[in-house]
Amino acid sequence: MPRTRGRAPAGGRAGALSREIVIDAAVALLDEHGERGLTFRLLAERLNTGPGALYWHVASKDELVALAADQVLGHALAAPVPETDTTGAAGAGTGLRALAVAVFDALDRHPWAASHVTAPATLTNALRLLDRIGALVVRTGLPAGRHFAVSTAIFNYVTGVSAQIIAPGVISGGSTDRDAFLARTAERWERLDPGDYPFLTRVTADLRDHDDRDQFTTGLDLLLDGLSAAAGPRPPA
Amino acid sequence: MPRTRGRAPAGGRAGALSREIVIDAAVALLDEHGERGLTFRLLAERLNTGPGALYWHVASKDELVALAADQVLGHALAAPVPETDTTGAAGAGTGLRALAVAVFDALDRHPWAASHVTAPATLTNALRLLDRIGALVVRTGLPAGRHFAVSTAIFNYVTGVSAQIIAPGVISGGSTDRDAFLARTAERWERLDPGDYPFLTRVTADLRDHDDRDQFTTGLDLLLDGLSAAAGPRPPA
DNA sequence: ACCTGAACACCGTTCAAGT
DNA sequence: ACCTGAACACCGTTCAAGT
Repeated sequence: MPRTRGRAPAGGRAGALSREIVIDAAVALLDEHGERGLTFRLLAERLNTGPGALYWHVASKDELVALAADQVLGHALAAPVPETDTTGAAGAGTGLRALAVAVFDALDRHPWAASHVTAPATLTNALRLLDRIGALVVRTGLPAGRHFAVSTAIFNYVTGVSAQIIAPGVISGGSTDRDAFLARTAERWERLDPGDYPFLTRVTADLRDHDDRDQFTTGLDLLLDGLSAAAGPRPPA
Repeated sequence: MPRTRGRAPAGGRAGALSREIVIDAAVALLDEHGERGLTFRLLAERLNTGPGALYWHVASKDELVALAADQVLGHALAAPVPETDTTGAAGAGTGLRALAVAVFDALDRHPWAASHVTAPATLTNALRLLDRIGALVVRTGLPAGRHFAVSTAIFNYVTGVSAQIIAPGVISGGSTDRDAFLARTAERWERLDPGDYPFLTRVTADLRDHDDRDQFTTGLDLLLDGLSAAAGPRPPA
């Protein structure tokens, strides 16, 4: 893990490399071509150097992709926290929801990243995300003994379900690709035997029309409802 | 997609290939060496053939891994459904929980598989899983307009969170690896600045001691609690 | 300390040729 | 219809050598 001293020497072309520069370039390449399109040779070419040079800044391609994904997570955490009276137990719930949605949106803009945010958190921004979730869960009034389990559950939901929802369009984004994929899948469901798949054959229209973001919040709200019930079991008026 | 006619010719050695044989061998190899250890050359060698032969049965490595993962999912669905008075709304909840846990356990035994069960479902057993979830959600008494969204939310939780929890030990299983990984991560958390990470630095012991399966059920129960609250909003006695 | 670039040890995939 | 096996077009990674 090299430190980066001063500035890059001069203009843009043949500047000194640094860990950040390599990661930034990787994110750009990942956005353009997806995970398979990221190649050390191509990345080196972009940075006017050879493949070997990159290995002084990152240990492997796995590490580089993980670092790039963590940088994307950072986008979500950098967004200003909406300060809507976020005090007390109720505020904790809305804070958790806003944070979760911000993460989903950030990952949605960089589909390759979602599946590389790992649990338990080890990289800077993943750590910060879990810590922020934890701080909100504490405010919820839940017994201390459950803080870790519940915070991790929310972290796992956010990262795991985002990865699940965002994944398929991996190869070169565009909502058109996604729509086409859903339409194709819906057709597949329509051709199934209603005897074997009584439920699926009845909901093909829902699949075709559904919105990914709504899908994410549906489960999230269920989970947060369960949480608020556990935190303060007073029935709704 | 070739059909498979009669039996394999004779003993074991140089039998005819079939799609199932290729997938079975892939699962075995995946269990032994993980996703990176699965190679068409190695797989072909095991099957006493050349790499090219495999391409008559599967279109690509991606397809093969997806098919192998779907076969693992099948293990979970083949398990006998515990018929514990599973009628009515309450029964639906316990049925969903049992199904979800069965899937988690199956994936836990084949860690490479978890991240390859995709949403929306396209392969046989993933389709069956979602259909089963859907049938249980219907019994929940939820309005029909929400059946699809809620069923998918549960499917996404089960597959996405399982992938998130199971993933790290990818390279050659063994709970020892997993424990060592958790211990190493806990140490990392301990070295963090409590000023920057007030929550994480307080829960390192929980990370070290936690059980993956409990972690899975914690979020699952939260979600199912939210579901039962939405289905029949009568407060607990 | 940091970069170069050739070389190593692989990959997935294709395809003419066989049976 | 199904299999063979050589060949193509790549990969990630290493490392002696440079500055």
